[in-house]
Amino acid sequence: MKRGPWTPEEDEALASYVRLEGEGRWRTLPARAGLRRCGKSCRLRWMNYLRPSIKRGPIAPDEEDIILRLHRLLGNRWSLIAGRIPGRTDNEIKNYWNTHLSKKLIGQGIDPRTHKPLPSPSAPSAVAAPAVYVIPRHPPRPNPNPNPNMPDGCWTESSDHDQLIDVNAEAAEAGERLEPDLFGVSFGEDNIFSSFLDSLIGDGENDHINGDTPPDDEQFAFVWEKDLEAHLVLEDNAHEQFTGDPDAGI
DNA sequence: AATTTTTACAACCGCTTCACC
DNA sequence: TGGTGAAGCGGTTGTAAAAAT
Repeated sequence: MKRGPWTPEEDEALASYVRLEGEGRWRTLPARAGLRRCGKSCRLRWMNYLRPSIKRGPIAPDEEDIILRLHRLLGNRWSLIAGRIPGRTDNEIKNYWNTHLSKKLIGQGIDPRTHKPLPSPSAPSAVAAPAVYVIPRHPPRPNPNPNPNMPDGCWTESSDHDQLIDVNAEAAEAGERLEPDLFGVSFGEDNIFSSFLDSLIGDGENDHINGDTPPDDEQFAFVWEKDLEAHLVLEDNAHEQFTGDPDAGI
């Protein structure tokens, strides 16, 4: 069984076989394709390198922005994040995060795991953030009857984004003190994104991610897209509110 | 120019989830 | 309901290239 970097000949053998026979049955694929690799290695090579839909080249600034935002929402859920960036693989996103973005955030005094300011006695940003944040109690809910003509199709008629809460007040009730959060979001057990994340990952309906959207799930995918877009807008608004800078990046 | 160190990313490993029986 | 195999996921490692010494 061969290991290590793939040769162009192996790539060609794998790619032509998958093009002919389709993906799947990875365990038996190497024998059928005449490769001395394990099925797992073949699958990984196809998924991360050979698939025609994979985008080559450096990560663009807008892609980087999405990665940062989604990582703040989702954490190290690389496949979910990659599912939002066409042509990029979870491995690529993960590598880019570990080699570029985490260092970039640290350089900005931000903890890449929590997206909160790193503890530093001389870091004014950690104390400049307001003690009370206003965030929506509920994330946007998918509209059961989305109207494609409405740009805000993910919101229910009685929109939840007007329902605001005082995070510290709730934390005080729970007997805890929230740390100032530069971006106005908190990842507690009952945070604002919990049900939203459930909608992403909790019921197995996230198969549309990574391009697996079945045709009859298009409506769900549409709602999901709008849902996330609305969240990103909310984040921008919240961030602007805390910093006073509408153009401030993450 | 030679050597060492750092960086970037491809590939691997172990675990979990899911589907099927 | 438990067993099994396939596939997916995220953390980690290996290695080639680039940068630094």
